[in-house]
Parts: sequence; structure tokens; C-alpha cells
Amino acid sequence: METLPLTDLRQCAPTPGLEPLARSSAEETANLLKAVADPTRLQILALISGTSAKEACVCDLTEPLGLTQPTVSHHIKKLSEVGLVNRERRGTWVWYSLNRERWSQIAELFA
Amino acid sequence: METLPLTDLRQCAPTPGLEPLARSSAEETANLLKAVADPTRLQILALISGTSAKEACVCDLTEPLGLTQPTVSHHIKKLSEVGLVNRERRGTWVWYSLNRERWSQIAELFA
DNA sequence: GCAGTTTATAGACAGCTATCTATCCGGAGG
DNA sequence: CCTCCGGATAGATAGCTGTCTATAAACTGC
Repeated sequence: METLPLTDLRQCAPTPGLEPLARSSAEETANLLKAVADPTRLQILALISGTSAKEACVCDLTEPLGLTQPTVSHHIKKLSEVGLVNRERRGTWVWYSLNRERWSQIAELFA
Repeated sequence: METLPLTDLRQCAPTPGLEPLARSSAEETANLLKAVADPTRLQILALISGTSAKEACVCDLTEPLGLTQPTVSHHIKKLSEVGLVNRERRGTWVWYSLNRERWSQIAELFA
């Protein structure tokens, strides 16, 4: 009979062939989360949601964020690429709004 | 009487002094989200949750992830720093488990 | 078509990050 | 004390990213 460590009988034995989350799926989810894992983009989303019409154009955001217009456009593009904001051009301005369906999809990941 | 653009009567007028999400708060939330916004760390969390005991040691993870031990330790540290995994040393091995309270806090962010 | 305004894109650059190798720390067991 | 093993740390490096300036593109109104 072998001696076993007193502190923990459990051996370090990985489940064979355990592949719980495919890499491609993990990367896809990570890409979505990367879009919101940025303080400026969280502020942008809050700014959009904080307006009465629940939409904002880029020029609304530069001053409260303290960033240049190209930088704000860059961040909004990141949000747009993962479908978190909707883009709608009306005349001179481009109005951005939150895609609530995509937003709640994130909540479901952590449910 | 002034002429207004036909396409959209709304002017581009940011809410004065709009400060919906303080920078420090946004950075704190972003730090938490950065920890999970990585494909490898999502896989680690899934691997931990996929075990019968809901815990795993580093040596369990290296093979399914295809990464070296220091790299896995690095990722686990990131998760640990934001309180997403609990660390418990028992004898030779260190067992990591998911902090479900912290996990659900993320869900509430997107509720 | 031209001028003015809003947004997007291109390019540059500094800082961060994921990964590796090499090494150190810490507990177990003789 | 020494050895063995699991895990953490240090240091290096390539790739990514957030920011800027400069410029282009798209639309409005004259």
C-alpha cells in the first residue's frame, strides 16, 4: 500500500481530452469583451445611454471625454465592429445608438 | 426664421457638463473586464468550471491549453488579481476555483 | 462647383501584453 | 539537510493598442 500525501488525497489529474471551450469560440467571445474592456469605451456607452434620445454623434463625445475627434471615431469603430452600437447617418451627423440585444448577450455570458 | 437641415432637425448639442461615468470608475470596471477579455483566460475559467470538483491546479491546465507553465501562471495571476479566482494551497498543489460572486458582478454590469 | 462642417482613414509612436526561457521559492518526503 | 516537484518570478521580445497629427471622404447650403 502506497503512502499518500496527508494534506490532499486528490492527485493532479487533468480530465483526458478535456476541451471545454473551443479556441475559436473563446477568441470570438474575447473579441466582444475586448471592445467593452476599455475605460473610454465604457464612458462612450454611458454617454450614449445618458442622452435623452439614447443616441449621440461623435462631436457630442469629444469634449466630455477630453479626446480628439479621430480618437473618438477610433473607439466608436471598435464598438461598431462587434455590433455593440448602431450607426445611422442623418444629414451632416452620424448618430450612434446602443444595440441592446448585443449588450444583453454579454450579460448572458456571465449568467 | 432660419432654415434648418431637412434631414434632421436635431442639432449636435452635447448635454452641458455631462459626466455619466467617472473616469476612475470606468477604469476600475475596465480592469475587471480586461481580465476576462482574453481567449486563454476564458478557456481557463471554462476548464476550472468543467472539472467535477470545480477547481484545478496549474499543471491541469498547461496541456489542454498548449501553453507553458509560466504562461498559465501569468494568466491565472491576472484572474486572481481582480478576484475572479480563489487560490488555495493544499500540500504540493495550488487549487484554483471560480469566485462566483465576482463572476455575477460582471453580469450585473450588463443587466 | 465651392466652402464649411462632420466623420473616417492613414501613418507614427509610446505603452501595454502574451509568450517564451531561465531561475527561484516552497512544501513533501526521505 | 538534500532532492524532487509544482508553482511563481524575472527578463526579453514580438505583437497589439490607444493616442496624436494630417488628410481624405461625405454631406449641406450657397
